Amino acid sequence: MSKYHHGDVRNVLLQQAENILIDEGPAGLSLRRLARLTGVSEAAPYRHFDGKDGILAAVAISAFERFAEQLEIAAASTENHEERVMALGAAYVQFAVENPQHFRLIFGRERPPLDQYPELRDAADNAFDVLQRAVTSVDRKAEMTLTEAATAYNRALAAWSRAHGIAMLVIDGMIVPPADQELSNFVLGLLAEDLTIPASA
Amino acid sequence: MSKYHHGDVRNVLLQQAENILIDEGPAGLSLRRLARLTGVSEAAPYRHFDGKDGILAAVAISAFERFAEQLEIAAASTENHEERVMALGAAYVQFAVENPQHFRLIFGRERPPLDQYPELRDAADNAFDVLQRAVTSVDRKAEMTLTEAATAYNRALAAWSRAHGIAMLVIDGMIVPPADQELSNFVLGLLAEDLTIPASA
DNA sequence: TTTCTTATGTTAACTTCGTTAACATTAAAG
DNA sequence: CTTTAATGTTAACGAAGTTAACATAAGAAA
Repeated sequence: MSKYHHGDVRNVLLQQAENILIDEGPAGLSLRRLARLTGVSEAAPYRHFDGKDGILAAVAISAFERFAEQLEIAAASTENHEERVMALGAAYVQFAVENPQHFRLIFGRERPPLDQYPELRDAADNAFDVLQRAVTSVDRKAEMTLTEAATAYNRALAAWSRAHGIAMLVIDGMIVPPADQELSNFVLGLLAEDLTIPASA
Repeated sequence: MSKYHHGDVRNVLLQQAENILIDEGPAGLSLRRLARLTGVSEAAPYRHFDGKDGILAAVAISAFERFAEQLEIAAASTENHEERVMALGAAYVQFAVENPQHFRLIFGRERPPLDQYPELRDAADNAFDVLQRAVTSVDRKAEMTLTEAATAYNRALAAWSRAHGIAMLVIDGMIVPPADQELSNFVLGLLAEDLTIPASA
């Protein structure tokens, strides 16, 4: 049995790290345990990653990529602007609910600093670009004044914030989506809610 | 110099814990360091708190209380429902921006489990009750049908989600509020934004 | 092929951490 | 005054992140 150079340690570590992250979160992801589970020495991970942050960064990058994919799919699902914003919001929340630990990783405090991991920064920027493009592109053919552009940007922020808030509150258990309803319908309802005062008292 | 029973260890520990939390977050709050900074033995904190979670719970409780206070002040600032919702949202975000570590503590994953700290649960419930009452009480004198009540609840969730999303994204640095504008104005603008399609292209 | 260099792996150590046990001292209750 | 509970101490355990020192394998250079 050859102990040295099994050849795929990096990928195995990454996959195992992903598994641990999914059912225990970044807190439960200890390098030593990861090494033991992978069947490798406790210092081996340091040959492939820049310590714990390095592993978290790698996982976060792939999480950002999958996140961006889902958003792009949603953005491409319709030509109508309003529907697109709604679909994006629903996809945003759905990703968070289906991948709560990944979502927390890419938005939370245990995410390694973006300025220390350029690839991580790129992955993050890309995801948000997808969002912003899809929300702000009401009509790509129209010329926009500066004011209109600013408004579009604000609309993107507002939409993003709403979806993000719902996602966070749902995965933190502060909002419990009704069991008798599709999650996406519930989310769509919330997204469509505006806060102007209703007609009746 | 009397080393034993200096009398106020619990409060000093709490205050010091608060200080550490503010500029390093829960991750940097180590019990041993806390004890050292407080000038007490490394096991002393265990006489006053239920381990690390106990200290975090205590800090979180006071954070929830201050949070609820701010929200109540905002809720009482106007009789108009729409203005009240806006004021609440602005206060919500302002608390998060002024106390990012506390905000993260009470909403994040390092918050001790609510079901293990009843006082923490109460503090949390109280804060959210303040929110929900202020948002849903359009007109307390009017009788509401079930449907109207459900709508009111949804409106509360929508408002809460928006404010929460803005708060999170701002303190995480994903949204950078414009420097040439009051934070509250920026937030109010975002809160008022609705996502129906604009008239012009 | 043989040698040198680099990548990859191992073991062992260092520091810090949370937590608990065993013991010491003080304050308060009886 | 005596007893007891509260509050403090030191010392230890196991786990963690990280690094240094060393070992082996793979590939380039000779």
